[in-house]
Amino acid sequence: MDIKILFPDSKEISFPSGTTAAEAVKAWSGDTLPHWVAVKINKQPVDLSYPIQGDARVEGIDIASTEGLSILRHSISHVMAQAVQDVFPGAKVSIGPSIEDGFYYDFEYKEPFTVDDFDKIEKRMKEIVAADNPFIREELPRASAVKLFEERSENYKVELINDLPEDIKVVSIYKQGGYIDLCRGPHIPSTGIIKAFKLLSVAGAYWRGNEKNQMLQRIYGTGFANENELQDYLTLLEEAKKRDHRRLGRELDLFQVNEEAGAGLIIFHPKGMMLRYLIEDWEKKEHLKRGYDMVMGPQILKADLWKKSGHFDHYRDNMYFTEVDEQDYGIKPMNCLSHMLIYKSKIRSYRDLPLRYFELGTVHRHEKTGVLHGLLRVRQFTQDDAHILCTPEQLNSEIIAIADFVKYAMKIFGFEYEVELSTRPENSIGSDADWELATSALENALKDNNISYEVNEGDGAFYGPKIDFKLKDVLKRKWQCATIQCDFTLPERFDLHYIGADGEKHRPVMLHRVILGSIERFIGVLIEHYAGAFPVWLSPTQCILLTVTDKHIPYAQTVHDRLIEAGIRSERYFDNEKLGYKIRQAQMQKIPYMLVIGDKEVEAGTVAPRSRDGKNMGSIAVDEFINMIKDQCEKKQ
RNA sequence: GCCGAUGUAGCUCAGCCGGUAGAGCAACUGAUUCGUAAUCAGUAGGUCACCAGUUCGAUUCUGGUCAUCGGCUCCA
Repeated sequence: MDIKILFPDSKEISFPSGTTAAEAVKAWSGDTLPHWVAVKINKQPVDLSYPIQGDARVEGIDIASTEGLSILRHSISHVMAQAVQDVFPGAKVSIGPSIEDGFYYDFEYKEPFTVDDFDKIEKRMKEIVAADNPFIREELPRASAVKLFEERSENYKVELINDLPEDIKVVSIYKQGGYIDLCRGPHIPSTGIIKAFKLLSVAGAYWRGNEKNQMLQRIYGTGFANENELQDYLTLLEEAKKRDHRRLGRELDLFQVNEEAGAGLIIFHPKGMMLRYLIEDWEKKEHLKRGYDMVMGPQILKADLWKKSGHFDHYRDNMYFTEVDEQDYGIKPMNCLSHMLIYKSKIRSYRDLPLRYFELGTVHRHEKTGVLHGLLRVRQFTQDDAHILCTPEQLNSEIIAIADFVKYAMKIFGFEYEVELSTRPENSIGSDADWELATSALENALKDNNISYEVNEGDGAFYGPKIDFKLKDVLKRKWQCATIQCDFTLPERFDLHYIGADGEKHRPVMLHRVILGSIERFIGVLIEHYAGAFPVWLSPTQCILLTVTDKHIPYAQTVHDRLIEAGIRSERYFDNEKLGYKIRQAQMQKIPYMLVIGDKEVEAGTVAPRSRDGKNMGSIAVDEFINMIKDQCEKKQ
């Protein structure tokens, strides 16, 4: 019986049923296979060796496409698993998927792998690639598959099969050379297709991502269609390292983390603090424009209050406690409690709502040692925090206003971001009805605003669901900055109310929200985002005066005085060095403008600005320069 | 917290099989007074993360602690 196959160019060809995808594609393309690593049969990705049984539409998966690369990398992970088992007999395999930019495979082995083992593993992988072994797919009944992997002592694979839903009766395995893996596929036709790969790092990873389980050893690697692309990627990684905020923080003298002071505690140097001041100053003004009131609570509050709020029961492990006059106090990990007390300080009318309390609140959280990371994950940080107390009717418009605020702020700094909706976690307080109400309030606001988002099941705060806005760091790790959390529970626990138009008491709803999130984290991401070359309005130093020789110092000093007087962040560099050297130093400090002062400038009473992108602006009047800087600050450039 | 790696001058790194340490850059001093990404010379700088142990002797070997890095779990 013949089947009809429709190809991408709309050509339709008949083949005998059971013709493989590869044969069909060859017949269509004229004996040579295009750069396809697999195909889609009726939208379903399958191997090139797949026998086509009925009428079908065939599309190619090019090795250069996202999907193709992902298949290639997944196949490389199998080759790596084979190599690891060849080099380290007894190593057990578990899972090995492709991921963004590469792949990994998790193993159990009696000895730890180190990067020094990579040479041996890569060498063996190259042999496997050279052998050009085909990837052979086989399907077998569950029971046989279990038996197969039991015989091979692959207990992780057995566990995976046993945990499959009951209606799955047949599983697929892939063989290449002597290696067998449980796998859905598809794979590249044979190992010889692999042209460029590299093992990158080794790390521990819990089996199935659960910290109660056995820790396995994960080897990360990457692969590309050709050597050039691999080299480009490795170069990119090197470049990314140069943007790392921890490195730039030191080079630009912004901050330090000091072992003597303690882990996860940031010490801001003058330039880092200036950057922080500029951000905070901008933010305060933006909040006042949007109807927020600035407030401030204490750093420690009695433990009983934390018990009342539920933090003691649900957040204690992350809190620090202290004792004052034989009374227990909790150091605040969040700013909400004081804000609740401010609300409660008098009777509120529905006419007062919404109330928006804003605080640059410094909080302490006990983070596990292994998670600390530069400015991005610390133990003390300051949130641009606000709590909005409003009527249920006001909820939607308040959420939308916050989402707009976030959008505006991100645009000022030029950030792209992803949005996630996080729902009720296991360890939480409040009624099902309230959670449902809160979650749908957030979800509706997103939908009303046409904001695309992903749902993050069970990732909400213990008191309410949240909308998270995530920024990416230079190594593509995502960090939550802005968040909006909807809370029906704390107003309940603190018995907040307002008098409605009907003269009755009603319960307000509370929104917790941050725009930049943690100022520390935001600065960390910001440093990487700008690669340390901050726009003029944020640069701790906006310009630096470079004298050509010592005799230009007196005039340069008068220029400096004028700039400082005008509110420009100017620095002097009057050292006895050649101009070229000073320019190089200023360039490495990424200062937006270097002002060269030589004979010409002294004579004409001007400055000669050179921007950090190398443009020479010639001699201009000092006032002209001042106005230019002010204009750029105004425009947030 | 877990797995692995690492910790030597301000920074980047050398330092073999145990005999108390070096380079480049930065810093400081002097000379030079110079026009758009590195002038020359000299000087100084280290409880080799910390604490034990083995040893005649430990930066080196062993154990512990602390910190950092890459992940995992967790999270702003």
